[in-house]
Amino acid sequence: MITLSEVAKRAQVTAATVSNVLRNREKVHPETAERVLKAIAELGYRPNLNARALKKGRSSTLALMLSNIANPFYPEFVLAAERAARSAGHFLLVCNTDDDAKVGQAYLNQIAGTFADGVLVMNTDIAFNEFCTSTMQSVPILLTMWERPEAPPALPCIAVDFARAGALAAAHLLELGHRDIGMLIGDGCGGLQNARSDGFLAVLRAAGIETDAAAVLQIRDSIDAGYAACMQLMANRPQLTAIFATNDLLAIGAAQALITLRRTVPDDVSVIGITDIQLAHQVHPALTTVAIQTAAVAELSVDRLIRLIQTPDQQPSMVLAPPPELVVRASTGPRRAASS
Amino acid sequence: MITLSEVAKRAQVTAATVSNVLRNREKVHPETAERVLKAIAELGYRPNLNARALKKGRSSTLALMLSNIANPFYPEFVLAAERAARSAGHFLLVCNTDDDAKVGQAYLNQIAGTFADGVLVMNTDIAFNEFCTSTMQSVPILLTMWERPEAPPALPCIAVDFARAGALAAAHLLELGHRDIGMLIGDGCGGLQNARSDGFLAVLRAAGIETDAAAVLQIRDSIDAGYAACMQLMANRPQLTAIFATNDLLAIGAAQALITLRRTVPDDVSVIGITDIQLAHQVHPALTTVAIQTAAVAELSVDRLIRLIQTPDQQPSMVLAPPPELVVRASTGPRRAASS
DNA sequence: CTGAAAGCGCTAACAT
DNA sequence: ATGTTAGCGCTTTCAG
Repeated sequence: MITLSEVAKRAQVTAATVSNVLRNREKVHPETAERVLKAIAELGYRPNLNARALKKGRSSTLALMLSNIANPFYPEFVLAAERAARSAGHFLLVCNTDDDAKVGQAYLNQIAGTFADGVLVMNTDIAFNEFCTSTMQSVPILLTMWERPEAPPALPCIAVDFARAGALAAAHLLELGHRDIGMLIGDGCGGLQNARSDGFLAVLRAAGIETDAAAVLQIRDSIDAGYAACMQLMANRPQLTAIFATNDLLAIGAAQALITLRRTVPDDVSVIGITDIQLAHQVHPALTTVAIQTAAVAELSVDRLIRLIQTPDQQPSMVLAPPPELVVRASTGPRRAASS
Repeated sequence: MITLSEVAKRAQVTAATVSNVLRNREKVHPETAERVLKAIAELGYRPNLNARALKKGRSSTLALMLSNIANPFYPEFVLAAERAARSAGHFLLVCNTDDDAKVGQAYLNQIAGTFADGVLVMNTDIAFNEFCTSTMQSVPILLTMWERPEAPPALPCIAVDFARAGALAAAHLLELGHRDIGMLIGDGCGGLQNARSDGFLAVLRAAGIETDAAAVLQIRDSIDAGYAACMQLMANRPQLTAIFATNDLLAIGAAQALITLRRTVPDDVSVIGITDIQLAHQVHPALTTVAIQTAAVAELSVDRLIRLIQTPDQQPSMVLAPPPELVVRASTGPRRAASS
C-alpha cells in the first residue's frame, strides 16, 4: 500500500503538504502541487479511508438498516438512498436484519459511531426502537417510513402519511361506485399496516359503508399471500367488486388470483394497492395504486440524516414526507351494474 | 465516545489488558477480566472499528459492486451474500454503479484496500474488467456470475454455466414437441446474454431446427421490454408455440403479453426463462425456468473472496458454480397439434 | 508556502 | 498475568 509519506518522499515534500494538496489547493504553490499530483499518479496512491476516518472522527458512511432486501420495495429505496448518499460524498452500508431485532442490535452496536456516522432505520418494531433510543446518544439515528405521523416516536423521523394513502384509495373506489370491498392487510415489518387500513376504513365509514370482518384478511407481505388471501376472500364473498390491499405486493397477488378465477380485472373486480413499486406498472393489467414516492422519501431521509450528523442533538423532530398520490392505471374501473 | 483507555482507567488496568479481554480470555486473570467486562458494560464502550482497521490493515468489510439493485435479481444475491459475509464476521458494502463504469471506477478507487478488504464484482463490461485488473494488485477482486466458463477472464472468478442453462431450456421445449420457438435475448449489464442464447441455439441446431432472425429479438432487461418484444414476436410469427427468454424478467413480460393477446399459457404458447428469481414462482402461471441457484453462487463467491483475502496473489483461477437446473412449473406444456 | 510534531483509538511485540 | 511502547496513515495546529 502506498502511503502519504511515500508520495511525499517522491515529490520532495512532507506528508503535510501532500495532505494539503489533496483538498486545499489554495495554500500550496502551484508548482509544488503539480509535483505532488504527479507523484500521486505515478505511484497510484489512494488515501487510506480508515486512517482518515480515525483522525477526523467521521467515516463518511451512512448505514441503512432494513428488515429484508428481498422485499421489492427496499431495493427501490436503497437505490435512491445510495444515489443521494453518494452525491453528498457518503457511502451507504446496507444492513439486513433478516427480520430479527437481535441482528439489528448487533449491527447497530458494531457500526454506530465508527463505521457509520449516522444510521437510517426503516420499519422496525417497538423493541428495536427503544434500543435505538438508547444508542442515539452516540450516533444520530433517523427513523424513516414512519407510518403514524399522529404519534411521533422518541427519535427523529421521516413520516409518511399512510392513513391518507388509504383514504385516497377508498375515495377512488367509492367514486367508481364500489360498495362491496374486500381488504387485504399486510404485516409491514413490525406490526400490521394499520395506519393504511384505518385511513381506508374511515372514509368508507364516513360514506356509510360498513366493512364486516369476513371481508378483511390480515396476511404476510408477499405476492403469494395476496394470491391465497384473495382466493379465500372471493370464496367467502363472491359479490365483492373491489379489493383494497395495503401494499402493492398483495394487490398484485390478488389481481393474479382474480385472473385465475376468470374474473376480469377491472371489469368484474377492481384492485388497488399502496406504494407504487416498479412492479406495479410492469404487471398486466397495470396496477392502480397510491404512490408514496419512495425515491423522494429516500432522498429526504438521507439529507436529513446528514444534517443531523452535522448538527446533532436537537429535539427528536418529525418531518412529513410529500403526501401520497393516487396513480390510476388499469386495475380499477367503474362497478358494473350486474357483477358476475 | 468511550475509548479503550477510559475503560482501562475505570477497571484499573491498562488499555492492553482491556484489548486482551476483548478477544483472548486465556491470558487474563478471570477476576481482572470480570472487572474489565463490568467497566465496559457500565460505560457502554464500543470499539472503534476504524482504529482497529487501521491498526490491523483489514476492515472486515467486503464490497459488492453491481450495476443496479432495482433489477430483482440483485437483491436476492445481496441477501445471500450479506448473510454469508455476516456469518463470516464481515460487513457487506453494497455499491451501485448505476450502469456507469465511471461510477464503478470511482467506487473501486475509494474503497479498495481501505474500506473494503476485498471486492465482489458482478456482470461488468470489459472496460471495467481491465480497470479491475489494474487495481487487483492492491486488493483482491473476484468476478462473480461470469457467463463464459470457456473464456476465463484475467481475474479470479466464479463462473456459471449459462450456456448449459440455455441448453436445458432448449431440451425441455424440444421434449414437449415445440419446433416454432421465439427467442428474447436480454442485455445483461455489459453485453448481451449470448452465452445463454448460444447454448440454446446449439441444442436446437443439433435437433435440426433452424431459428431464423425474425424470431429473435434483442432487448433491454425488464418485464416491460419482454412484454413489448413478445407482442412484436407474435405479430411477426403467430405460429410460435413457445418462447425462450434469456432471463425471467423477460419471460414474465412475455407471458403477460400472451395473456393480453388471449393466448393461453401454456396451452397455446409455452414460456421459459433463466435464473429462477423469486418472482418466477409468484407469478401466475408460475414460470418454468432454469435455476442458477443464486444463493449458492453468492455464498460461494463470499467464501472464495474471503479465502482470497487471507491468501492472496495466486493465479487468477476460475471456480465453476453448481450447474443450473431445470425447474418445471406451469408456463410450459406440450405443443398442441393445432395451435391457434 | 512548507515542515515538524502530536495524536485519533487500537493492537502486538516485548518487558516485567 | 499485566504493563510499556511503538506505531498503523492521516490531519492539523503551530513554527519557520
